[in-house]
Amino acid sequence: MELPEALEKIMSGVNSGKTIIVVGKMHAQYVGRSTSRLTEGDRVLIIKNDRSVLLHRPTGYEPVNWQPPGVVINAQITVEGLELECSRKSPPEVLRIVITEVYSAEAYRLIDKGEFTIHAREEDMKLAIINSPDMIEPGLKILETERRVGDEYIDILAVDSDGQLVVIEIKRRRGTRQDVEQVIHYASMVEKELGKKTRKILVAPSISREAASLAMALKVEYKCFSPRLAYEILSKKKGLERFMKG
Amino acid sequence: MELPEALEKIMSGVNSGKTIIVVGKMHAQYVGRSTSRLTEGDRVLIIKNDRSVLLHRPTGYEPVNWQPPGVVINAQITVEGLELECSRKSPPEVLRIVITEVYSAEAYRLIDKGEFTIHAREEDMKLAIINSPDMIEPGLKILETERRVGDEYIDILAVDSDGQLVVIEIKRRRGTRQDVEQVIHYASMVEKELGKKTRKILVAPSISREAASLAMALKVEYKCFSPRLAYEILSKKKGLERFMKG
DNA sequence: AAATCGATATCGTAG
DNA sequence: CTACGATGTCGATTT
Repeated sequence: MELPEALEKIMSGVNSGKTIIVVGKMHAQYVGRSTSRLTEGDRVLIIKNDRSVLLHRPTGYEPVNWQPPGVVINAQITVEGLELECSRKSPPEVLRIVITEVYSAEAYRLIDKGEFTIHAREEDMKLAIINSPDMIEPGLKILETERRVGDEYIDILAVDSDGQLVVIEIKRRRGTRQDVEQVIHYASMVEKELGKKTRKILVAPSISREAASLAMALKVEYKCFSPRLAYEILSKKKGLERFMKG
Repeated sequence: MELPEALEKIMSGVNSGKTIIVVGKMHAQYVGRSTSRLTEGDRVLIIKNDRSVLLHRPTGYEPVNWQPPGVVINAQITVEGLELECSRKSPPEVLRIVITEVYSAEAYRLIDKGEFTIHAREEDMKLAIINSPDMIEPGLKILETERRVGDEYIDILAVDSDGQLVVIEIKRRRGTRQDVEQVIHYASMVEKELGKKTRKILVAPSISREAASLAMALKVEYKCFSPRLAYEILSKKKGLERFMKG
């Protein structure tokens, strides 16, 4: 496709809120929060309905260059080629893309009212524990979730069968040394605020060797629990509730 | 475009290492590290040369669903539509995409040998400080960078004009409370290992109010320095070197 | 394979 | 706007 035709497609698409896909040979430059330069090669450029801009190489998950939604787009033909300037004010940053050859340029009116639901998040692990605290430890009673201490939130504050406070930190991924430090930090704030000693439990699907030895040293307990198991427990419970209603 | 024609384009493209772009109405399901469900809507599906899979909604930076490079792709026409199954073994996960309507489906042989260079990273800030330590504080001398303590790395270990050890932590973005805690943590490990007191400095372009007050309380000093300034300093130095050579 | 850390991280949420 | 934590974070590097 010729550059002027592509320019017309891009700008009329941008102005009417379409999603534009350009495949071609391009190079790019970014100046803003960082600074980068990309020399010529075959790329896929996507300008979405919300005027976010993605420049993809033919490999990998991440765009090599991009701009977030709501960017201001200017385009013109120069001696270099079809030059797109994508800029915004806060933070001040500019992505300049020069297209030298166009293999394809199309604009689509895309309407997406689909719903996206995700399960097996940290939130689901929390819900499963609230529903079945005995899973963590027999006799455990939940006192509060998301208790605010300073500017931070403690995942779960509970009390064990001996009446001692328990600070619980949940991670959906393998527990790290820093996660152990986080629960220690939360517990120390609770202890300072309430003037009571606490037990500390890190709940995660697995734990790194370093985190395990640090936990041992700092008297942080570890309880194995996975997001997948949490999802299954919640599904079962939901299924049961449906059955009870029905 | 009819579904069988799209199926043919997709599979022959996948088998010959092309990049495939499909625009159409689709829904998707993911099971693996998490679990998600996306109901029908207009989407852009990209299968790259390296068999990474991206499913984009018409808004936002991130793909709503994806698979990393090297995934195994199977496709067939079912009663539901054109069904793509993208799976891998480690970790075990499957992304199932059902295309019910195809607006466009094309395969491109994309060759990208371009170079990507980035500046104004945290690494550049470190290099600038190594080149001009006086910028941080007159008389500062760099002892080590990336010093390993346990399993972690300290950005810069230096000594001030009074001969006292200085632990420096660099951030390219606004400093947070956690960054202050990190430099404290590193310093305590150094103090334990070397048996000497240290000064602690957080270098960042700005600092949050909470981080500033925590830094004050914990005797962590803050020095303002930005990635952009680091890049300018390094560019100037490089220009000077070129001038000296030429 | 495991662990750590940086990133133009992005994104949502709360205040 | 700022601040903070979650993410199927990804990706690079080192052991």
